[in-house]
Amino acid sequence: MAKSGEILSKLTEQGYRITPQRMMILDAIENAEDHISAEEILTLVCLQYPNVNISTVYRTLELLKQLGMVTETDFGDGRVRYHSIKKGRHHHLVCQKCGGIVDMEESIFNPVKETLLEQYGFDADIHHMAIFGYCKKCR
Amino acid sequence: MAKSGEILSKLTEQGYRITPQRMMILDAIENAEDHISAEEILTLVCLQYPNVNISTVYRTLELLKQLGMVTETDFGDGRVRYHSIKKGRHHHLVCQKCGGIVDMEESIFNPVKETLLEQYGFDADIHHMAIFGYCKKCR
DNA sequence: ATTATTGATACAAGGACTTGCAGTTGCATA
DNA sequence: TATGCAACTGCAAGTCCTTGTATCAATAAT
Ligand SMILES: [Zn+2]
Ligand SMILES: [Zn+2]
Ligand SMILES: [Zn+2]
Ligand SMILES: [Zn+2]
Repeated sequence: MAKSGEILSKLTEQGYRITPQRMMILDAIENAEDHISAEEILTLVCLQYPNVNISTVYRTLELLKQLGMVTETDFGDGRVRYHSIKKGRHHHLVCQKCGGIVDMEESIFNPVKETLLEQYGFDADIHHMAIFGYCKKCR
Repeated sequence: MAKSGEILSKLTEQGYRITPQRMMILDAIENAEDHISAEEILTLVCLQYPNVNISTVYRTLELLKQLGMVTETDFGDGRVRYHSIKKGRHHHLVCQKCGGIVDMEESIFNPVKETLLEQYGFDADIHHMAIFGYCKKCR
């Protein structure tokens, strides 16, 4: 399990700078109880330092995604949510009727990933997906 | 293979109306060469009747999605694209480096769908997905 | 130390949808 | 034909996110 320190050194290694904004944003994601939205991150960060802009949040999230530290998922409610890779890998099942969301183990896509590699030579990047459908009691 | 007539009668069956706007929008999607965006649909429709609004296009697309006549896919270029189910079911592999997009057979998710049904009782709605990753020559 | 260079930020404007609403259209019953 | 009702549309405003730009900060070169 990577520590925040590792993430920050990974930034410097690649020529990125460690700024107070980035530290606060990363902190907000890692300490979040649940999957967190950009607006929620901004609110938390602004408690510490009120002049941070939402565009900085989005740009930092883009950076953390590229570095593989954070995943982005659309649960279908009009805003995207973020999750630290440190807090475990998984996917979600989202019921289109009752709105229920349940966790799903990451290994479920292994057969698909293998097939894609064999048949298409494609290295699929399947992380923290939201699969839509109907749950047991709604279908 | 469903004809447009069937789609239109499916609308009336469920209490929806067949309006000129809806007919033109459906026509644009079904006659499109490729996966088409809302803005492109609007442009085509406005050639016939110039006063159609983009919100009508989006509302009609939402309706056609609900009826299972049209799929919506985000290829990661900032706008969502639509595809008529009449023109065949498939998924796509999108390379995050070269941007290449290749078709993929629909059956690839069958093992996942079966597992979800058995283990979670979840009826997954997996249609016209875009899977991101790296293609043979880019990885 | 001083200057150049590059990176990062805040702000504002823009793009892709979505939503609220008032007005219109089409259908049903009388 | 008139009246009521529900579906639909266009318009405008709003939301979420992205992008251009001038300014500011940190590192590198002089
Ligand atoms: Zn999750
Ligand atoms: Zn449900
Ligand atoms: Zn397709
Ligand atoms: Zn490629």
